[in-house]
Amino acid sequence: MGRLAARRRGRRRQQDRSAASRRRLVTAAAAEFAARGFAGANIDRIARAARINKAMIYYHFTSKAALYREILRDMFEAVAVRVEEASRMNSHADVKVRAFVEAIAIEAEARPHFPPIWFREIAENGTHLDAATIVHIRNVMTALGRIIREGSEAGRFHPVNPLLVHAGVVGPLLLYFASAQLRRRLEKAGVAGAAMASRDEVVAHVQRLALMALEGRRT
Amino acid sequence: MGRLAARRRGRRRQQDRSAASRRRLVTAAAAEFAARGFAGANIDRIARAARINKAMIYYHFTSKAALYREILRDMFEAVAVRVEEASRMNSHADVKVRAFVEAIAIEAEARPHFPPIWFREIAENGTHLDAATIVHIRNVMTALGRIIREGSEAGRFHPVNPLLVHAGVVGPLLLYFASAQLRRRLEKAGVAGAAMASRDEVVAHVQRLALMALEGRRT
DNA sequence: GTCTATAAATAGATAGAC
DNA sequence: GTCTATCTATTTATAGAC
Repeated sequence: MGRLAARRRGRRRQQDRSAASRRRLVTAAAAEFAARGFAGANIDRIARAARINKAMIYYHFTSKAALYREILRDMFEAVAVRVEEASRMNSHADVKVRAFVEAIAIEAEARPHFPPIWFREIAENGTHLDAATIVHIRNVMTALGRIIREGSEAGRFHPVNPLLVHAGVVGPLLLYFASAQLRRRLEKAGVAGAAMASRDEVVAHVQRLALMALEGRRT
Repeated sequence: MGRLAARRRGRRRQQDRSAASRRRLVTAAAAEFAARGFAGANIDRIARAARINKAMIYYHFTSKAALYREILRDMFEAVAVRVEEASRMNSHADVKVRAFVEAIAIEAEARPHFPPIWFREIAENGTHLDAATIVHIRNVMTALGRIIREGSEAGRFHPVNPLLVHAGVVGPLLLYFASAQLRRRLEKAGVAGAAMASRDEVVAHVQRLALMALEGRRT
């Protein structure tokens, strides 16, 4: 084994370490932004949580805002990918609606920072959304619209406004997942039943709501 | 008219002015906290928007946090009062469910800062909720529980978990009202239909969802 | 790539005159 | 009750050594 190969192996080890610490950075930052918001998040605290030096954050990202925007982009890309998968399944529209609900729930669990950060971004009128992120959001809405149109063309659904269906699905799910900690606190503070619903119950309930809204008789 | 009476009138005028500027302060602060969050809110900016001196904020409130907590308290008190009214109406449970949905919607419109601030507080795990506010939240949950119990004792409703009904109602409504500005932005940025739902459509949709969940056949 | 030290700006809070 | 001026702490960001 020549000296060149050894040097290459060394470089690779460094790259791995660097990539790993970058991942730790992004994970720690996501948690911090979720818990404290963009303004409340603290670069020092993120560095400490990620076990890297503060200056390294500025080596990987040009600013706190750029770091935050990358997290937003990743988040919505993941949601869009999963939702589009659901919309392209080889099954009937009602199965796709269930899968759409599951997709949101799965992402909310896989990335616990997703519900709180999305809540905050809504409250902030989307100040930090860049063009790429907006495309992901559009793809989510388009996929849902496709499912509903398909169902109503097949005579299974009423042609309900996709925005209403979206609010009826995403609203309850985000509220449930984002409020997990708060509801435990409220329960301890005497708000009976605040913590009393399982993930599966909630998903099933929301699936039922969505399907009743789409299939049920008009009132 | 004696000098004493004139002095009293003078004091009264000052009190009115003071009360008015205090109201302007709270209004401006609510808007600032809604748009930027607790950490992002800026005392100078609040003072400017309220057309009062920065030092006056600390004359009326001991700290930024105390100002924020008062806004939270007022907000939840107003919601609790309106929801309890709905739960004590002299009508059948289904009418009360509709009234519960209306109550949330009316508060969300009367206090536009309510949906974004509540979203942020959820994301922050209720860090700023004091005991009085928690009581108001409990009252909201209790009132909803009462409506559902009454309906199921009358054989009109299935005994659905109130937390599920709450999420199914409050989630969509808050999402709709909190995201109004963002949805307009998205619509302009090419997300078709993002802004396309009226207040009345949304309220009617959520009422229908809630009643179907409570009255409908089990799936 | 990694670290220490520090610049530079921002923002919550208060002292003290009127 | 109201204002100006200011103190102090926090925090983003960078310069520069290794």
